[in-house]
Order: sequence, then C-alpha cells, then structure tokens
Amino acid sequence: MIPKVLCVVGPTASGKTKLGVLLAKRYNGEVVSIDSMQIYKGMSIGTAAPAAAEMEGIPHHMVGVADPGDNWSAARFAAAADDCIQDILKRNKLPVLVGGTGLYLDAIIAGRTFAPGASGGAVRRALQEELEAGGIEPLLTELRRVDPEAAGRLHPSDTKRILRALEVYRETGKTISRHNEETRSLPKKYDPIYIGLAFRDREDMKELIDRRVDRMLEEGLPEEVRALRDAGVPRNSTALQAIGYKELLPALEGECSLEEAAAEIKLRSRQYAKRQLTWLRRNPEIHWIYWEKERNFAAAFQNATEILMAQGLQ
RNA sequence: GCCUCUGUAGCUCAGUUGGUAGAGCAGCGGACUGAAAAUCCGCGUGUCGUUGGUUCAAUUCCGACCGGAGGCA
Repeated sequence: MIPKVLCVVGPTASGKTKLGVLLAKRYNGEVVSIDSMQIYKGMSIGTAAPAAAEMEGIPHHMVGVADPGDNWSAARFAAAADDCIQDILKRNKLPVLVGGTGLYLDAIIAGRTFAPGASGGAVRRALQEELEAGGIEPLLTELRRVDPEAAGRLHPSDTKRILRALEVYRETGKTISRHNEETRSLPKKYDPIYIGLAFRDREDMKELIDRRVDRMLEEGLPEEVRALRDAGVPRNSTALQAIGYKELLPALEGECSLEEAAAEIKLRSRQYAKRQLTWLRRNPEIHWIYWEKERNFAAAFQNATEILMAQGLQ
C-alpha cells in the first residue's frame, strides 16, 4: 500500500497556495511546496511565496530555505522534498504537495531518480567549452554514435538537452535514454490525488496575473531584487532567472524603465502559465476546478472536499 | 483651404515591374528525466482603409472619398 498524497496544481496565480492551506487544515496535513523558485530565501514577494499569516498555522516545507547563490537542481529538490514527505507521513499527517513545477512534482510522485551529473561539474564545463569552440554539430555527432535514440528525439537547437545527454553518458557510461527507460518502468512511490485549479477563460487569468504583478511591484519587488543583487547573488544564478527578477535587474541599472520591466514581467508570467498548463494537460488524473471570472475559495474548497471524498479521503 | 507623405495580421513593418501577400513580436498548440519561473519545436490568424475606373485579372495602376502625420497658407 503506497502512501496517499494530495497534490494541488495549476498555473501561476491560480490560487494553489490558498487552497493548499485550506485543504491541509481540513485533512490534518502539512504543505510541501513544489516550486523551483520559492525554495530560495529572500524572494517571497516575487515568487508569491506564502507569508506566515497566509500559512494559517499550517507547517510549510521547502519554502525560503535555500541560499539564492546556490543553484538547486531538480534532483536535489526532489530528494529534499521527499525527505519532507517521508517525515510528514511518519507523523501520520497528510502531505499536501502544492506546486507549479511540473517536472519536480512528477519526479517525486514517481519516485524517479535523475541520472547523475554535477551541474557545476568538470564534464559539463568541458561540454560547454566544446560547444563554444566547435558548435553543436560535433556534439550531435557524438550523441548519434553513443545514444542514437536521444539524438533522434532531440531537436538540434535544443543544446541544453543535448549537452545533458552527453554529460550523462560521459559521466556514467550509460545513456540517458537507457536511464529514462529504466526509471519510467518503476512503480509509483506515492498514490497522488490531484486537484487542479485553472481559469475557464484565459482572459481572466491574464487580468489576475497583471494585477498580481502590479501588487508585487507596490509591495517592494524592486527592493527585493536589489537586495539579492547587492548581496552578490550572481546575475546568471538559477534564482535570478525567476520571472520578475531577471526583468527587473536591467531596470535597476537604468537600462529600461520600470514600466517596461513591468510589462515584460506580465508577458513572461502569462507565457509561463501557458507552459504550465501544457504540462498539466497531459495528466489525465487531475480533477479540475475552474474559476469563473473571480476566485471563489469557499466554493472551490467545497468542490475539492467532494472530489476528495469520492477518492476515499476522509 | 492647398501640397506632400501615409493607410497591408493584434502590434511594428516588408512586399507584389498587375496573377488575392510575409517577417519579427504578440497569440495558439506541443515537447520536456540533475538549469524547468529554464530550454526547445510547430502553426499566419488578413475584405492589403472605402469606393469607382482601366484590365482577362487590381492589394498593386488612375480618380474620388475617409482616417493619420507633416508642410504651406
């Protein structure tokens, strides 16, 4: 019998945080944030990380615990989040996984491990240098030889994944295709019940995102970005690739106006939400709750408890 | 009032020596196994301002009108 976990998913600004807390309260749960950016300290405004008041006394894990100068990986995140889940289960509470980072959530539920490879490692650096020196063609040729399946699957422009595939091979002697095949056939580690939040009309989502970005700016997102910069967090760090941060950095340098940065943040957030929806759509197990215009949490909570009851959650 | 320029996709603009048109951005769809708020792929969505004329054929040439910009008065 594999443990049940509750997953609250949806695109950015869909209300996952709030519904997650409501459900955690109702089902004696604790929240595990599955979000690649909320993990970092000092980024609560821009990542819309739950503030203490919003947590309503419910313990939250994986929020604001990492140094923004550290570049976390999917593997590191999944391992740390899994420790949290195990700990919650040990205390006979329900893990409520709230998150927008689909890859991480899927990996955790599946109990899937990632192939080894150090992101700052020598192998990746060597590949990076080879790419700069000779372009993608020689690397693609090598990949075709060692892992024709991956070479065929990956688009020649997808340098990130080509490099990664070669990295796995060079470091382990095993292809990433082989690794993927093995992990795919693994039995699930957890029994997930998915509640998905989305807007019936995408225009409503756009408006909510716009309003939320404006609010973030009023609440001091520029100061938050400045603080990270002044603390010496590298511009190319993973944390500063977060939406809201990478767009505001040029504004702080006077390279563009605050208004231009704000428009860019709204645009990028919208596109991000679309990608999240694409990811989620292929999961047929999600029980969707759709917002009509505004977000009515009382109704969504009611709706969710009915869904969960049907799924055998008391 | 007159003159000049201008009107093409949601936006910025190309283009057709007459055979009903294409880029970037936006948008939409998709992929995703140690950067994932990252990265990558696919798709043109159009009364070519309106209306007459010339022509086998007009978005293209000509006229008028309408809108916009500038100039002269």
